[in-house]
Parts: sequence; C-alpha cells; structure tokens
Amino acid sequence: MNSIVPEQTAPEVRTLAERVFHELQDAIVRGELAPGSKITEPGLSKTYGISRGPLREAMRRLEAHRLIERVPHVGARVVKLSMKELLELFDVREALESMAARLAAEHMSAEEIAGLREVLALHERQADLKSGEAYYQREGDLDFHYRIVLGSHNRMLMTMLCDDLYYLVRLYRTQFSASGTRPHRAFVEHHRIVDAIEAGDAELAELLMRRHVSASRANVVDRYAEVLTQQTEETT
Amino acid sequence: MNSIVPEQTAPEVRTLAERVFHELQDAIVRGELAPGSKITEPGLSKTYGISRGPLREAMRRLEAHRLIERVPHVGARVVKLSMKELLELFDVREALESMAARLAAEHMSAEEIAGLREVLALHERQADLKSGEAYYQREGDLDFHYRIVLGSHNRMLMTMLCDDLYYLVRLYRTQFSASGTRPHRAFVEHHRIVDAIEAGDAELAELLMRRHVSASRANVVDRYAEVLTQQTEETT
DNA sequence: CATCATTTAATTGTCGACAATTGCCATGAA
DNA sequence: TTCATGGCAATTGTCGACAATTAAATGATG
Repeated sequence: MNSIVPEQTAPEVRTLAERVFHELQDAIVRGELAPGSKITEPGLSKTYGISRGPLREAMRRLEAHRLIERVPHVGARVVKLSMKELLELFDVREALESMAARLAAEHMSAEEIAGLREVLALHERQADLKSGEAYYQREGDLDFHYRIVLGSHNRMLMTMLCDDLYYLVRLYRTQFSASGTRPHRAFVEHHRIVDAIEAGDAELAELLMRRHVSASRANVVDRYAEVLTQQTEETT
Repeated sequence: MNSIVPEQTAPEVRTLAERVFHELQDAIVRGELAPGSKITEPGLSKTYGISRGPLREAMRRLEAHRLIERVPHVGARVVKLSMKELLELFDVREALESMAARLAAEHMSAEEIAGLREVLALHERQADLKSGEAYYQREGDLDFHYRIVLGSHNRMLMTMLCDDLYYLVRLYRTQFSASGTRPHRAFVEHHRIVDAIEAGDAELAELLMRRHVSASRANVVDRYAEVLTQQTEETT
C-alpha cells in the first residue's frame, strides 16, 4: 500500500470499530474475503478479537461503502457485482469523474498540477520496465484519478469517488484489467487530460475524461466478451 | 408525505434500528431537528424508548446518508451545509442527474414516460391554483427528478441520488426555494426534458437536464446574494 | 482579574448475556 | 422418491452495565 497519494484520509484508528473497519476493507479489496462469501458476526468477532458491538459498527460502515450487503435477520455477504452492475459503476464514474476533471481544470493549483505530472512521469518509467503494466493497471492508474478528484476541491465529490466507488473499482480491477494496446492508449489519454487541466480548459478536460472512462468501460465489455467466447469454446 | 412516487424504497421496518432510522430521517428533513443541533445517544434513547444499541445503528446509517456528522468520543450533530457545500451538492447533482436523463432517454418504457407526463400535468394544475407554487417548489419538483432517476434503470445511480442526495436537497429546499419567474421557467424546462426523453434523444436530454440543474443552482446563488444584501442593509 | 490546572459530570465506546428470528435437518406421509 | 412439517442449532437483534474519553465546572495561583 505504498501509494503515491498522500493519505487522503487520516486513518483515524482512535476506536476499535474504525480499526476493524479498515482491516476488513483491505481484506475485501485484496480479495482475502472472496466476493459473495458470507461473513458472520461471531466468526469475525473471534478473528479480530473484539466483541460484536464495534464489529457491527464496522460492518455497518462497510455496508454504507457498498463493500458488503446485509439482510435483516439473515446475514451479510461480501458484495459481488454482476456485469450489469459493474457497467453501472462505470456510468456513474463517467458522470462524476468528468465533472471532477472540469472542476479540476478550474481550481487546481500549480503545485497540484506538478504532482499530476510526477504521477505521469512515474507511469512512463514503470511502462519502460515492462513490468510496470501490472502496476499501472492496478494502483498506479487510480493514483492519477485520485489526484484529479482531489483537484476538484469538491469535498462531496471526493467522498463519493474516493471513499465509496474507488474501493469497488479496485476490487474488480484485477478481473477485467486492461490489455493489448489499451494501457498505452490510456497513458496517452492521461497526458491529454493533464494538458487540458493545465491550460485551464474545463470543457475539454471534462470531455477527455468522459471519453477516457467510457473507453475503459468498453475495454471491460470486450474482455468480458472474450471470456464468454472462451467458455463456450471449452464446452463444445 | 402523500408523494406521487410509489414508495421507491419499501419502509422495511422489520427491526427497531430501521424504524428509528426512518423516524429520525423524517425528523431531520422536516426540520424538527435543526441543522447543527447536537444529538445525544441517551437523549434519543429515551425519546424513542429503545436502548442505545439499535439507536447507534440508526445513527450510523444517518451518518452514511450524510444527514448527521459524528466525531469519535465527541458526539453527533445534524448536518449543516455551508453555502460552499450546498453548491458542491449542486455540482454533483448536475453530473449525476444529467447522466440519469441520458440513460432515461435510452431505457425508459412507454409506461414510465406516461407517468412522467402525469407528473407534469399535475404540476400544471397546481400552478393554476397559484397555491401550487409552494407545493411545486417543495415536493412536486422532486417527484419529477425521482422519476427520471428511476427511469435510468441504473441501480447505483438510484441509490446515490434517491437514497443519499435527495434527502439533503429536501432539507435545504425550503431555505433557498425558487422565486419570481424561476418556477415557471423550471416548468418549461421539465417539459422539454420529457420531450427529449420521449424522442429518445439521449444527448439532448442530458444537455437539458444539465442546464436545468445548473439554472437551479444559479437561482440559489441569487437568492443567497439577496439575503446577504438585506442583512447588510439592516445593519446600516 | 485572568489564566491555568484539577476535578467532576456527562457522553461515548466496549462488552457479555439474553431474546427473537431464520435456515437446516430429520422425520413422516403421500 | 418427493414434499410437507416439526424441532433444533446457529445467527442476528436487543438490552443493560462498565470502562474510557471528553467537555465543563471548580478552584488555585500569578
């Protein structure tokens, strides 16, 4: 977790519930708790060595962040997005992140823009090493998007994207990650977005970010289609 | 609460925490619990006749819906948006609702569109009575926006807008409600949006909704400026 | 008189136990 | 064999009590 983003939200581990919440959040995003798997209160209570009180509070927060789903009197399961829901997520991202790019072009400071350039430079170095692809597709790409959202200077946007949606994005990033020429094209798109932001061209930044997220969504659809055809070939 | 929208979320009062959550939600939106006022667990516990356990769960849900703000070891207060935050809310609405309008133009069924027309017809009748202004500005307008969001057939959008943002909107609707020629213009805008949706023109629907929310935001800014000038005149 | 430290009261965080509801499994009948 | 029914175990919902932390009240001191 040596992310470039400078601790966008202080861990605030002042309470047991907070600590367990973050631990569970990590466990889910890392895939240790498989999507769709059932989680029980007594089980986690013993695992983390705390009583059910703060544990329930942690679970309630996970539910609010859409990482688990609870049904009264039944139990909780780790979220498992269908392809339809995953595409819904991209639509929401497209709406919010294009707005973020627009606001970023209007409000980002010179220092923040310089930070963005650094992220791009790091991506380029990683790409040169070839091994960077894995990094790029996983955490590196999100660093870029994080910076844009932070640059919007809109707290509500920041909360929605960074605290809610991005955890879901990270959870499903590995499954349908970019491939082929997509990483390179995405890299070029990132550059153009930064250019637009630096030029203060809000409308262009918004348009480019919209296309960028849309292309990312299309890539997921393609990859999904590949998986489906492979499966049908196997059965024949 | 005789809203036109057909119970978008089943009350689900199967548990104490759920019931108290909805009661508190109503109390806050109605203004019975003033924005910024502190709420204490023992106090509410006695008021609603339940123990602190389910009450804390209800409060945690209110926090997730951004209706209260909690600080560890300190307490909780009813949310009080600054003007900056209120405008941030409008930016997020503009992004999400324009996307909703676009998706609605693509996915809405004939029945759903007919329902939208009914809402507009009701608004017109209310406007004729003159007394309708108050209604229009308060709940009636949201009915329209609710329908569009539901028409997007995007569950994630529906959750974000209907379950989270719209409660905040209702909370601050009374304070900076539309005035002058704004209600009539808004009515016209609603009509054009429905026309675009019915024509299946996604791009136009998106653009019109974006302008509509933006105009609504501008109206709030104007009203706020009026209040400020009034205050300065009073002090001189 | 103002300021700072100490005490004190109130509130929040945590815990373990009990009650209510659910899902499973075995038993029996069609 | 299949389906319905009843009981049983496990899990969730709720409660009251205790510990930890904070904010306020009190008093001491420069």
